[in-house]
Amino acid sequence: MSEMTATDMETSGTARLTPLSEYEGSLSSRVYMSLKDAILTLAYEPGEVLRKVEVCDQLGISRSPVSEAVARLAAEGLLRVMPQSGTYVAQLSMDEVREGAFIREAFELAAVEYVAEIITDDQITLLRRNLKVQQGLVEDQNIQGFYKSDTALHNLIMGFTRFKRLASIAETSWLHVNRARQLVLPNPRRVSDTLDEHTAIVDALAARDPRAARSATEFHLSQLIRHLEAVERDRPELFSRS
Amino acid sequence: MSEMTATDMETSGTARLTPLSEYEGSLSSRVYMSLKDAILTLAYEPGEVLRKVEVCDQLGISRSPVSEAVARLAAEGLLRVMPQSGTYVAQLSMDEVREGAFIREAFELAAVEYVAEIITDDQITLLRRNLKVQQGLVEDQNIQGFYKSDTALHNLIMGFTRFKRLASIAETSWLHVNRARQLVLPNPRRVSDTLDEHTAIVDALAARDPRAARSATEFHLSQLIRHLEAVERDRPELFSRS
DNA sequence: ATCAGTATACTAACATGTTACCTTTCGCTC
DNA sequence: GAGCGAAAGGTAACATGTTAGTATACTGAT
Repeated sequence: MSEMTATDMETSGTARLTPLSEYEGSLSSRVYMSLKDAILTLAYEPGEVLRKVEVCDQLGISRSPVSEAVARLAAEGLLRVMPQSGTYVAQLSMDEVREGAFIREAFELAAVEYVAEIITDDQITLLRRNLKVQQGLVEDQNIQGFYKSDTALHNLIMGFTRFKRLASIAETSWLHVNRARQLVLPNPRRVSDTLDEHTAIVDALAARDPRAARSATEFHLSQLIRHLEAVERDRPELFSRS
Repeated sequence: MSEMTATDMETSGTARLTPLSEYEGSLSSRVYMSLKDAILTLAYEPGEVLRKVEVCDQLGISRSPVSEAVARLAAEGLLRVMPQSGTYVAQLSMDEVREGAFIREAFELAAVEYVAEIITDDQITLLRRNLKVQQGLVEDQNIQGFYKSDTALHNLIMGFTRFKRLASIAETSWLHVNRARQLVLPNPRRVSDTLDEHTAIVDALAARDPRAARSATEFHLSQLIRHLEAVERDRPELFSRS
């Protein structure tokens, strides 16, 4: 078998983790965020082994905070821990993606229906402002920015429920969908369609019409899922067989 | 101030945790389950400090598995960790209860609607069998058993979605609701009404009618929430002010 | 008595040492 | 050469030692 040179070993393990100084909070939560970013951007490849000691060395810390971070990521399904054996980066799984989408849909439909009944004028203004930003980003073809603004819109609506845990669970469920989404080229047509769908949702909320808000959201998410299933068809090799 | 005798200190800390031998799995997950049971049954009182070392001593283990269990419980909102200071059992909070109910409702409605479309004859048989058991328990006035069977029915339906995470998130969200429910006396009338509501849900699923299943579930959960709000009215002192 | 400052005791967070289990490999047998 | 079993290496899990931050109790001055 081919042997690794010392140089290979050094380079292969470096610079994949964002330095902890970029984040704030306790050591273990910073490790968590750094690892999570690396996994979601596919800097750690699906299926790859995760060596705790390597992470410790690279970050210059001990095993305790790394273990805690790993435990959290395993609970979210981004890592798979084999007891007494090893830790692996989770494979992409269309099952996980579908489940994430299902949960997200359940939350978002319930949230939007509820929010339509309690939304304030100020909150409607916030939504319209977000849409304006999105419009600008579409015109500038700034797709990266558009995704961010997209996420912000959904979080805004979730936040209006004033439920604290809701948004965080939705985000966790959505992780697997987003990781898969890294693999598809952004499509300008889809982006502008998305803006239209967002506008429809906001209009329904502004009209304080729960049923319209629900069906607009339903349509929006169905388009998204249709899109993701296309990814599975195009790149089946990236997913673990179910 | 009144001083505690040595005897007081000993007895106050004992026998509140179920021995780890009752559970299986890794040490830390057994600690997690033992602590969780104690919190949910209110053996650990809301607001009380949780002394890790006390837990370690009582279970005869070291701090590592306890710390991991505490972290998980804190993530679920059953414990509150004050960094470098102390860990406290979470107060009952009607906000948490409402959020838990909201999430549960979102999940259950989505699940039941989905399951109505894919349910098999075997699965319908399982549901009917569960109903039969419930009927027997109602007749025997076995309310404890009825609650268990109730939970089993909901889990059964969740399981039919074949989504793995769904049931576990729903259960976690439901924890706060259940903890509050410990405080209300079981009402025989409500129990038999519940059975009727369950029957309506199962009938709708058996008829493979998503909309009927949805509205039957909606009604069932609305009754439950109405009931919980009555608890808040009757025993407001048990909840942390929002 | 009240308040400021300080010392102390306690805790979670972090570091490090140890154990037990799993996996793979290597040598032995047939 | 194929199949099996022992042994070694590597890992997560667990135990224990250390650090640093927080809250409380104490001291002394006003």
